[in-house]
Amino acid sequence: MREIKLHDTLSGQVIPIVPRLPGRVGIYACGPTVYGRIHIGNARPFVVFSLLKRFLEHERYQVTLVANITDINDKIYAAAVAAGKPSQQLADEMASHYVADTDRLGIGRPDHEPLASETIPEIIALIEALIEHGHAYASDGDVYFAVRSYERYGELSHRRLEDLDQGEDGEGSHRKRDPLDFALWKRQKPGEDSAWESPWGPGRPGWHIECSAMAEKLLGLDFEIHGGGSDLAFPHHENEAAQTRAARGQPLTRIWMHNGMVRLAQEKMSKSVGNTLLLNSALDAYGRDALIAYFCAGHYRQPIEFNDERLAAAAASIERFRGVAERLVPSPSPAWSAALHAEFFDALADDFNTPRALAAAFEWVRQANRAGGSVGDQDLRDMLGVLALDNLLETQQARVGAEAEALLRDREVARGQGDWGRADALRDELRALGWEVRDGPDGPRLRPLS
RNA sequence: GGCGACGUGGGAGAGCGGCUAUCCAGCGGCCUGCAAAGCCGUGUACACCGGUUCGAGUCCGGUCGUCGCCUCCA
Repeated sequence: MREIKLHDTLSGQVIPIVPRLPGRVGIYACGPTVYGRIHIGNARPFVVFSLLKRFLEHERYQVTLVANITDINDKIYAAAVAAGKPSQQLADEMASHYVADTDRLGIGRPDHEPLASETIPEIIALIEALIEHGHAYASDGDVYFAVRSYERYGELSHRRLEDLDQGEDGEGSHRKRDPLDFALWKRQKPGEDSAWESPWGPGRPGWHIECSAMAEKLLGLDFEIHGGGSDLAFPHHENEAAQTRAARGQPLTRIWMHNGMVRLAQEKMSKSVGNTLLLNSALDAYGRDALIAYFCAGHYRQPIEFNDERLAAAAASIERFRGVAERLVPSPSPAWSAALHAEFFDALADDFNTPRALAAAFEWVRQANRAGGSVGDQDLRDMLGVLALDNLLETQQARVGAEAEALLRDREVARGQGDWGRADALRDELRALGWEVRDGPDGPRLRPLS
């Protein structure tokens, strides 16, 4: 169990994970709002935090990963109206799509995936605590957090109140005492087809409060890691941090971990910009192996550009793992492997540096190829397993059809006779059937073209 | 305008004050009937200008550029 460090947005530093209970780590990662199918940008935090969990478990930590699903939201109401169906039905459908789409990644599921709609009692209790402590006030059916009552507001996203734009808000602003205040509870408005009873009348929770409530419910306070996209740092996470600390007198979390944005055509991929590519489509187009390799090719905090070239490069790079598979045998790895194995996990322990870790894995492949003969797979399998890429090492026992077998036999005959023209023609035919011929010292082998 | 991040060889992408990252592509070689795969070798890379230092992509200051947040957003 090595010391693991992560970048913390609050302190701006890379700091060690210090569990409340030895060996246990709780992670809360903000998930999507389900008013449409998720895109690649939404998939990044899912991948980052799922793989982080796998790594922590590899290091023998007992991990609880919570990734919420926001199923109550203005955009859901709007999308439901457009789709002509009840908002909860739309949210249910999209939540199912979200689970199915992310399942296709094959990197495991979070331990808990709470819904806002299931957490209403806890949300109301938290709001009541805020009102009691003088950090929130009810106003004509709404409840707002009084930002100026909380002296630490802005500390997470490193901004001062006076630096915030305070332009005129939309509707409801006249119910706020201060333009900076944000809604904890919103009264039901005409056209909204769902509402929950509360001490302030029928309505629904604001966006930020649900995460404070769900995180506390499932992980307690002052838990180890809270994550999400960097675009959530302000105002979402700032507000979460403020709510919990103002209500409970304890920090929400110990480390704030933010992943960089996925970009499309030099611009942040987002539903509001409209430049999205659905995860589902990307999985169809490139496959989960390439997609995971793509995400791991860059450090999680850096922005990454999404395009065909990058995905093709990711797909090409993992061919090296497939290529070494046939010389692997199930047994401990040679002595030279130890240093690379250690470097791989040291890299992950150092702010989850997946590109550095991958470099060690590639170096391992080179050493194995250089060594020649059979090589014990244990260490490489251990490394790739953490990234959920160990499947690349399964030798593809794709069934060679009788037709291909015959062609290969004919080609060997032709080669034996020195009839290179015919041999090459047969190789082309095999290629047309989807097989690549590789002549080796033990005779020819067929590999499926990928 | 405010706050922050980043700018590395043809492309991607790590990196530490002094040592070959790695992947894709190119070039040369080995191997091969020819290929493929693999291996070996190869590219005066660190936006620009100053400064600190015996020595700086690696620290400090400035300039330019890109991006993110400041409103819903992973």
